[in-house]
Amino acid sequence: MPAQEDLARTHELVQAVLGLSERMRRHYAERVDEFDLTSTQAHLLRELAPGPRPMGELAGRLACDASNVTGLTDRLEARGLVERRAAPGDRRVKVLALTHEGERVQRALWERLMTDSPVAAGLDRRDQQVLLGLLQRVVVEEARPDCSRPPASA
Amino acid sequence: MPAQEDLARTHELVQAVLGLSERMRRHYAERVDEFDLTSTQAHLLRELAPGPRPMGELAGRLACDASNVTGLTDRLEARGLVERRAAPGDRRVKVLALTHEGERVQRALWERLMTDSPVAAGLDRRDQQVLLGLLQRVVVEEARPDCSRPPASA
DNA sequence: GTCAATGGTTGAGGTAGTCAACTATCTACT
DNA sequence: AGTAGATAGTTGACTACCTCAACCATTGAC
Repeated sequence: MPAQEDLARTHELVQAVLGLSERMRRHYAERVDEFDLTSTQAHLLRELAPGPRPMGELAGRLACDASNVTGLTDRLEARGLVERRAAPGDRRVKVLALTHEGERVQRALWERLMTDSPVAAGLDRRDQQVLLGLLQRVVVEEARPDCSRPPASA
Repeated sequence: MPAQEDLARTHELVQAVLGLSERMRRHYAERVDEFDLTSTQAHLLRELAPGPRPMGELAGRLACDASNVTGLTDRLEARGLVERRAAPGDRRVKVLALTHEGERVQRALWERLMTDSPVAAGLDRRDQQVLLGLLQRVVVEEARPDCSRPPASA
């Protein structure tokens, strides 16, 4: 068993992924900033794109405390991008939904993210295909239930 | 030109990368938390691994304001992981260096990050090799000058 | 020797995040 | 029905991160 070699490759691999992650994070933050949003706010909007969600569920998806979602929501609601609605059947839960404006912004932001991505440049079609296949296997592997959804290109 | 198809693939690809990034971010944050560090603090330690650096340069590498580095440094210095040193030749600049303890923590953290990575699992050797090749091409492409370095496995 | 540029710090202010305590509601059980 | 306990969200206190503007100290050039 070439354990030495394996270790070195893993090392390099993790490093490459860390590099790419950092790069994407930066890219994401910059794009999102053009819309006067923070990364977290954008993340929340994106979770809302497929449809309204109870706040508690959002806390789960963002992997953060419920109280954090409260604050996040306050700010987004103040800007009219999101609204709290009553949930039918349980008066405790508040369901978060995109407003029209919120939907518009969400869609525009996603569009913007798509146009110039560091990943798309630098690889030809064939390689993109291969990369996609590999990434999907990595990402799907032990992923949280239902956390990666299409952006509701409605 | 199959523009429609290309668009869809790019769409999926960006999504996959975003997913992986999110996943790595989470993973990174959790590991780093085991050492009572934040992601940013870990990032700074890592930049210091190859050797001492002037604070201004660090601000550049972390892509943040200089004043932010001051605060970051204050906290890390209070914990004895890092120290400010005078720079020979220019009494304005302060050079940041890992203490012995800081070096120990940095190394241990990196070791920890290596051991279980979401990327390593889920792919066999051959695929890891392919993925590495692709990622390196993506990351190297128009990367910031000198931002991705080996972790000084000294 | 003065003056502008540079490196770092300070202070104000905003977002993100946690935790503990609290309110309102729901559910289950008697 | 009535109470006890779980659950959803909010509030308040606190920390970290981050930016901007104002501010020293030093440097370098003229």
